[in-house]
Amino acid sequence: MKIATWNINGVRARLDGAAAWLKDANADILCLQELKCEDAAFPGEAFADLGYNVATRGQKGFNGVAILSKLPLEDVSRHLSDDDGNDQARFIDAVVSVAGGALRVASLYCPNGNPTGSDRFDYKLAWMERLQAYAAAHLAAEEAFVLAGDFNIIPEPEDARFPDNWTGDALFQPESRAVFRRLVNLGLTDAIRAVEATAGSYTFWDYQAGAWQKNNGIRIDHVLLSPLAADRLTDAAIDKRTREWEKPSDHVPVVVDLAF
DNA sequence: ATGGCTGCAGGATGCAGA
Repeated sequence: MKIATWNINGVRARLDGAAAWLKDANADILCLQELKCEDAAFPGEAFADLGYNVATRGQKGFNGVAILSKLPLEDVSRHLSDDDGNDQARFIDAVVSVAGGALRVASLYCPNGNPTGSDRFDYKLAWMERLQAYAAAHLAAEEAFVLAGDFNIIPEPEDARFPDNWTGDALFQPESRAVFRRLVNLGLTDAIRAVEATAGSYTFWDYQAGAWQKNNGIRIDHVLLSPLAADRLTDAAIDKRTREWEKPSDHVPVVVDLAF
């Protein structure tokens, strides 16, 4: 089973590219972030025509997450724990049936948090704490699950081409790195780090200042696996090809293969 | 380069992104 995550930076602006990528990659499940549209404006029919079931949590103008799946999506939830229902559209999860049981898949768009020291930064850390509680609860239930998305955190210096450029940024603050570390240390597996030497492996290159041409990238899109999911991990890769496409997203897909 | 693009809302520029 091939599961991918992709911050597409506007699903309507990127529809052709998303469809082309799905046909080529033949992903079973694709978690999308930064839809930048309300649910009613989500181009669901285009994905249905490609054979995907669709679950979305949209928001006008920015944020927005979705799960596309060839398998039926069950038990869809659009809110993190303690979410009052009026929160930003950054979380959706669902369950699919797999051989021997069920697999929960969450599509996450963690807050950016800039500028450091602002309310936005506090919100970022608080949101990550809620995500940690979510992960802990599902670990306690011994579920097989996948946290896939744009975490907006550079975990280690090797996850940036020029780490010194990011020392003042919310994505690379000690507090941001620490909350990510605590999440992983609950017992999750960073799929990319598990299968390759991650130095030089990036998932985001800014549109500005020729960042792509200079390979001035960062690794901020991650797939974290619970132990029962990690047991099934056979491959993980970053698909840099899309960054060369016409009108690309500034993020590229991350893909994992699980032997279900 | 002190954010140098990009998408979106709205109908000009401002906001958000990372």
